Amino acid sequence: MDVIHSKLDRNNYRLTDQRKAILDVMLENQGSHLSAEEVLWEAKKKFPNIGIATVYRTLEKLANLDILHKSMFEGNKFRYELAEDDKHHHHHVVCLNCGQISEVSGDLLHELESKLEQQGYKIIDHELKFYGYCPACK
Amino acid sequence: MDVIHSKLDRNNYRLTDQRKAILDVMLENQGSHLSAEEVLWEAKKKFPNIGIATVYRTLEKLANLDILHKSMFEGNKFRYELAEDDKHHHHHVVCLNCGQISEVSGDLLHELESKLEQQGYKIIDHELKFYGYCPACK
DNA sequence: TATAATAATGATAATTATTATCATTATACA
DNA sequence: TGTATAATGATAATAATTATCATTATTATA
Repeated sequence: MDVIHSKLDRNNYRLTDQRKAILDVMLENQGSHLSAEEVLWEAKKKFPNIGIATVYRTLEKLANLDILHKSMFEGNKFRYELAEDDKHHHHHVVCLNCGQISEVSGDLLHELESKLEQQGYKIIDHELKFYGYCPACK
Repeated sequence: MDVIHSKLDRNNYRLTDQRKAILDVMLENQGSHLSAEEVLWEAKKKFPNIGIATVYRTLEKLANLDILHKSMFEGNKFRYELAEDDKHHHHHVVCLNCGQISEVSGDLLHELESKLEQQGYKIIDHELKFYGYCPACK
């Protein structure tokens, strides 16, 4: 939480009540992947007349600061989750049937895959993306 | 190409001129990731009054048959590329600066990462998703 | 402290990608 | 040939996200 505060400070972002409400929602829902609308309804419990625009703006800002991680699994909408400190790895298992998203950790692709199968998953496919800069842009 | 035809036959999909145009576009653009709109404009060169709805319907069908791979990198829109035969692995490098998407092949996460760095990339982040069925649904 | 400059907000309009609808056309098949 | 069905194109509808803008809150400064 201190890390978050200092990141906000460093970037001259005011910690308004609305932003505090959104951060609290994310902190209370570690591990789950919330859509902007879901965040809105949860945040409304803490700050009833918060607007959807503020939610979008705040989520975007927090994602840019690596406080949140933004990803898309299905359904044409982005989902946000609290990023683990300094971890830039996001390994997920998405169930094609129920849509449940679980976290995975580990290093080797096949090692991971067989570990998951040992845990009872049936792996059909996987997707790996690297983000960075290409030689021309670096 | 025969593989594609037999897949379509097997599922009772007619190979109309419009679908042929779309498939040709995808075959001519192997390795690049086209949005539905980009496919539309390319397909119009071959079949001028093809409609956007047909493009969306066809891309969706072809993706369901694993003829195309559907993915999203940024910009809130899906992109499609020809799937390599029976390969269910999609490794991409997305340049955060120019948006260029390149293919990667290999097995080990860190091995890949260091190989990419050797090739001149600067890797900031990566994302790995497994698709399958969880123990409860399997 | 008073005031000016700036940041943040909420309401809502605008945009954009995608999906649904529906009348028309093309195709397969009896 | 006639009939059932599939596919299409135009376009309306939907849904997520972004932009606009007047208002409010906060900070900096005189």
